[in-house]
Amino acid sequence: MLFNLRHTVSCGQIFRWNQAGDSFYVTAGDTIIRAEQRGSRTSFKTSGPFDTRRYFGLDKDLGAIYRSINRDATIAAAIRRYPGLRLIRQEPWECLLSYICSANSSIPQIKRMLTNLAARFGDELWLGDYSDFSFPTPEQLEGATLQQLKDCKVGFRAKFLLNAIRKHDGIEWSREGLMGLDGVGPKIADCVSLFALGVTDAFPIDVWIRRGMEKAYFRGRKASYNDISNFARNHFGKYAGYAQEYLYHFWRHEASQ
DNA sequence: TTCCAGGGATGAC
DNA sequence: GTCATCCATGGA
Repeated sequence: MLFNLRHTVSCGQIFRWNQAGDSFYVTAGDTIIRAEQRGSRTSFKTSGPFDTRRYFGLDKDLGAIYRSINRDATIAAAIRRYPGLRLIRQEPWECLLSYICSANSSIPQIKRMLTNLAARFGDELWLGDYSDFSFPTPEQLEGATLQQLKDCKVGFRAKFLLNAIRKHDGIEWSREGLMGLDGVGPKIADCVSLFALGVTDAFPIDVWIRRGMEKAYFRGRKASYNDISNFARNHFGKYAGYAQEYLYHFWRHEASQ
């Protein structure tokens, strides 16, 4: 099984995780997952019923995906650096709110926002001596006030979260539907499409991907979101979203390696 | 002090 | 359609 736990957990697609020695603790929805990998052996323990195979995307044929996206030297280098990185299948609600929080922020700060929201509105969870809080459901957030959300240090995103909470029953879970929500533009809609809705050719373009794509594929010229997006889907094909994750991880850590 | 971070809304052309 | 500015927050 081609699977690298560390690459998959740490590549930036999820925020609510911690490393303790050889163990990775991930909190997804109302479940804590403890995962350990030695060589090619991976073990999971969860705080409740949970489909780890589906969550970590282990049902996907990663070799076939590599053959599909491996179209040039740049993506080949990224795959070579992070073999076994898989796309995680997130729950749409948690994914949407997480990426609303991601707007114009940094990963450590997004982690803090989500930790604060979970501690304020979620339930306490335990796995062994490790504890965390569940990601709050729409029902748990229903009575939240703007000030309570702001107290979670989400900044200007508080009104966007409140709006999503208020109309959660009417959310249409498609790219266009999500973009109809206040605070959700093409990038966040693409993130939710890729990480939660199974749209494997969604290609979220953040600052790192934009810089890298313009340099590698647009001769250093500025390109619009749609230009990059269209190029990526044509160039990488139906699994362009996997290419995006490898390139994101690759370019974000390029300077420090 | 200023710039930046897994962006998006708004308003001016 | 493109572009500048603003938005909270905290690290560098």
